[in-house]
Amino acid sequence: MSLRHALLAILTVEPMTGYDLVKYFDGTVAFVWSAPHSQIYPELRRMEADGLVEATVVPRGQRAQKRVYEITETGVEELRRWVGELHLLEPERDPARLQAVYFEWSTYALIRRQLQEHLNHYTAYRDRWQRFLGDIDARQVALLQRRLKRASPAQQPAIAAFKRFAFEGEVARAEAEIRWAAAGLELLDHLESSGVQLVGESPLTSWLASR
Amino acid sequence: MSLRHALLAILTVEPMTGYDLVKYFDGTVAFVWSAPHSQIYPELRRMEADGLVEATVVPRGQRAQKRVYEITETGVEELRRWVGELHLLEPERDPARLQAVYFEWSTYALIRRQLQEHLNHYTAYRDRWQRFLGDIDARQVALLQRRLKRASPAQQPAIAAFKRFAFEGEVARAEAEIRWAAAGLELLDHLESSGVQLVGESPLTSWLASR
DNA sequence: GTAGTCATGTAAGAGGTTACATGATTAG
DNA sequence: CTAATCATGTAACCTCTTACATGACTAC
Repeated sequence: MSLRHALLAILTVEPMTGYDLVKYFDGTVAFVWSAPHSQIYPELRRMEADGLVEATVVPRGQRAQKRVYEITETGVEELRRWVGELHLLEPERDPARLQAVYFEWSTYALIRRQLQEHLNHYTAYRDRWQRFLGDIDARQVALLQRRLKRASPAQQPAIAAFKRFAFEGEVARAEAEIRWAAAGLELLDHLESSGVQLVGESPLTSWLASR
Repeated sequence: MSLRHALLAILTVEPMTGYDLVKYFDGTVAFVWSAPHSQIYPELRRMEADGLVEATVVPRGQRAQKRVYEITETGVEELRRWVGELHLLEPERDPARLQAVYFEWSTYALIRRQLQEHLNHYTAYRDRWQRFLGDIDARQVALLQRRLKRASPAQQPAIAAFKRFAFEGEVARAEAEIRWAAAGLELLDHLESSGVQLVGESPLTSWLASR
């Protein structure tokens, strides 16, 4: 139940609406944990029922209202419990890698397209994170600024350092994926120039006949 | 629906029972795609209903029976379609990284335990894959051997090369995680010796008072 | 007025986890 | 005979995706 804890963590900065939380998820948080609004609103209601947050209904203009959520003492306790909890790592389930295991069923052109897309995606991803690391160092991240303002001076270095550390992990992961895709493109060139056939290039009937 | 395609890919080697497929998933396949038997058996039934596989009921001993699944022509077509399909990369959702973003809520001891566990897990993971890469090169992998036997000589190099390539990606990912966790442990030493406090070390009341 | 933003939901369905459940076969 | 292995399911529950749905507020 990490969505719940991501929400709790953001709410330690200040009380906010579900809509605000949706925005943070669509912005920076989505790089480590993404969630659509259809998941966030019901979860906030459940968290309220469980006493982790408290909602205050606030008027908005003439007729409309909004629900501002504030983390409770129970909520902070739950966040502390979760963040100290030992999470066993989850089973791998990576469609891109699974597809790569069986690339021989595809064609050179389609594998190139796939690996190029992989490379582009992780390059954009890495660049975006790297800019974000700069923003952390310059204290230009809105949530972080407000978080630091409420913390005692002796705690401030840790707060920024762990955010940096986590996002450095994402950058490293992206770089590993970039190198992997580039190596794959080289492998393709090598195989193709060596005249190696792919199963996916030959007609289906030839494989069926070989059974 | 990658489970379905992982099953199809394994069934291109030879017809087998659900139990055999479960074993392959618990063995090597689980490193790129894991699935429990409670997911595999119903999926095979659905694939049968969709015409991707055909089951033959075979007697086993005196009274018992087993269902041997064979991939159909439609199944091979579907595998070829899927492996050539462009998969957009999925949203990130990484509990370990999310936890790291909020490590300040924990304690030095608990973070060390978490990062050490991360390091141990990925070290074991990398070692296991690295041995497996050796097995691929030596053609000592049962499924791969049988797969190669059915392929034409011009196709054999690609089949082994792509498996190697995919698992090299897993090794690279594991190594990036090992370096990340090691850097985290160093960061902790540095913060702690600099006298930096964590929010999680101080009593809950002090944080509540600061609001 | 109208477009963009603020704001909050519901619901069907896919995919995955965990637990419960059963029974035959084979090797020692 | 007994333990390990072979073999196959069901079911409740959780999480996440995708689509449908609505309406007020604000700046131009």
